[in-house]
Amino acid sequence: MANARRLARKPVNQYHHGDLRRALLEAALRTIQKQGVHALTLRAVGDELGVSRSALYRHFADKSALLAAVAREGFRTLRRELQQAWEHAGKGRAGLDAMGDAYVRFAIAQPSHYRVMFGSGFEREAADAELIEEGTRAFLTLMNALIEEQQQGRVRPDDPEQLANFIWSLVHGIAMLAIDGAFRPGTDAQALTRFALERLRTGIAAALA
Amino acid sequence: MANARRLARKPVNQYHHGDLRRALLEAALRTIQKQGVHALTLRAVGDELGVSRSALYRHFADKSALLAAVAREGFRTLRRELQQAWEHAGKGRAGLDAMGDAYVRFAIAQPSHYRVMFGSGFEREAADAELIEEGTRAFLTLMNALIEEQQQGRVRPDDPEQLANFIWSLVHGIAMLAIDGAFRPGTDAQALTRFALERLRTGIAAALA
DNA sequence: ACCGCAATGTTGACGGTGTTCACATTGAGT
DNA sequence: ACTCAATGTGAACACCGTCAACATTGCGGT
Repeated sequence: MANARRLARKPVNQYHHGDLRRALLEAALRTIQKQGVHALTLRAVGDELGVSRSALYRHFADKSALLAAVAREGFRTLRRELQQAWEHAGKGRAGLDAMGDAYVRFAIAQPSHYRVMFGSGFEREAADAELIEEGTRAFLTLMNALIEEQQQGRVRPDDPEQLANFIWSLVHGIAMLAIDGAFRPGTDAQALTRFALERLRTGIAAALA
Repeated sequence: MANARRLARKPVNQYHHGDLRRALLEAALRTIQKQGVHALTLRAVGDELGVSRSALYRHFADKSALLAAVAREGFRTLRRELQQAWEHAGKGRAGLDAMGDAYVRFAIAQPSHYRVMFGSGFEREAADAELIEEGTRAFLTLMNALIEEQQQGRVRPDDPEQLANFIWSLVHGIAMLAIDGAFRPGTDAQALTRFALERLRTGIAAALA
């Protein structure tokens, strides 16, 4: 038998699992998305895989490390979606809009996962280098797009990192407040995103008199 | 003896406390600010006040409710600081800048408290009406300032609520990312705030050619 | 083909947590 | 002075993360 990977449950009467680490990750993510971070218990994820509750400790240092890995996975797919939005929209002004929209859409589509990605749940000290690097790569996707736009003369030649921090803060703020239900009832986060991206370009000041 | 309020520890050999609810709130806030939300345990706060660990349940439905009350208190002081910044700076453009600066400063000065204010730790369903109202009042402080500026012709006559949502998202995003240590090392959150508020006014687009 | 060993999974236990329930103590109003 | 609702107590429960001792397995060297 060539393929030995078993991503689903552990077959009965089988001591070793095959790729338990990945299975744990996926099960954890599933639970988080379906029931929130607070519902994630090591015993539950173990049971779901037909595995002991402490088997996890052979693959992750502790619960924090598991959450950090889930977060890292989140940044990976977020980066891919940002990059794809940017390129699929043909870069340029439409590309930036598409990125902003994709960012907020990602957060709203998987609120619990997004929340895990930003500190809630595990200590920042436990943030392994891999997590930091993956987050940085997602950030650089935005920053590089801005640099391209600057070279095309469409964006002010400010420090691109500061510019990227600025925009990242904006979409992150919208995403977080939308997820937390902090906006007044009836607020449409997608519409707000579009509005914000437009105001972002031209500013909020009244036309010069 | 006229004044019967006892905000500090419970006097020994005294069954009733006097104002345990407020004392619990202050003790909880103290612990949160000093050691973070994760360190807040009902037993510890009880011990600190020389009171049984389950006495809390006479004043709060559960731990979530206690955190919600702490959050509510946070929104109260945040609103006051925003209002004060706005007025002390003489309103106008300087007033808006002062508000933005005060907002981020508040979050950075008391990161754990600020985090409690935004969902992390208690269920949003447990958000009593009082918490929502206090949050709304803080939001309205910003929105009313924007309306004033619109009337003075200094801010675009867009829907003020959407405008306020936009700005709130921006400062909230900066605050959250700064608190979580998500910015690249060496990033100065205050400087970023000033930059963001300036770009907010004029936009990021390059000058029209 | 065997064997030893490192890797992987299991079981039982421990301390800590939020929460509940029956009970104890008090103060305020009649 | 008496009652009763309000407030505080103590023991108990279920659950959780974590660990240490043990069981089982697959793999590399001979």
